[in-house]
Amino acid sequence: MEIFLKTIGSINDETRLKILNFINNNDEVCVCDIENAFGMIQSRISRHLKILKEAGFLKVDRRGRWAYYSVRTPLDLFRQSILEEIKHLDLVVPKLKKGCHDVYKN
Amino acid sequence: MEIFLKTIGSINDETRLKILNFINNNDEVCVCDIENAFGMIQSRISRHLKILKEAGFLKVDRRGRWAYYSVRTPLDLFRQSILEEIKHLDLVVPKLKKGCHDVYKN
DNA sequence: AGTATATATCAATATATCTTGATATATAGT
DNA sequence: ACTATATATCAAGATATATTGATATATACT
Repeated sequence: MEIFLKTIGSINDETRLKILNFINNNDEVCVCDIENAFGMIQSRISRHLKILKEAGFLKVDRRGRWAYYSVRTPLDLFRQSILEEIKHLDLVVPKLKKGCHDVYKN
Repeated sequence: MEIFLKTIGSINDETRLKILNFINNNDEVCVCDIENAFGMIQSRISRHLKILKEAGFLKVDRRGRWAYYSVRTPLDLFRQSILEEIKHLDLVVPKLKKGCHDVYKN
């Protein structure tokens, strides 16, 4: 129950829906990628990422000073259906700008 | 988008999850059935029902002075998967008490 | 060790949502 | 017409969530 409400609460915010789609579109991104693409301050992005991670949608991989976020795999059917639904929403999701200085990027 | 957030927002509340399960369990109920079963004041129930209706989960059928709520049919796949998920949550949903005086009940 | 960069967390404020009690509306029975 | 019952809506206060700016932590480079 608690995890269900956490999951639902995490997608009850337009910014987080866009972040989810952005990560879905770009496989793996670091926080500064999102910061750059969205033009939002870092603390805001960081907080949203934490919420999405704790809701079971994202995983983090820390390499060097960077934290790389991607969609968690395997993902249960319910979260998959949510991601699918979100993908087809009419959301304005920015393009990835290669503005970060990270060295581990593929 | 707007309707998506309305849908998600509608299930982001434990009381509404219980109400959804309650209606699912009992096919068609009037507001006072929910009021009786849940022991909550009428205005609260009424407001939650409105939110669930506007989110596309419920329909109302007015017969006499009573408003009968039931799950809307046909229901799209996304809302179906949500109802299915909610059904399996560990929620304490009260039993229907035949306390209403309605005459149209089946 | 000292500095710079990336990310996370905290405290304060702003905004949205929930609950309650009061009131409005609508139907039915007398 | 009057009264009772069922439901909906509104306004006020309570609670939760989002945003911002400041600070903390951790890694890397010199």
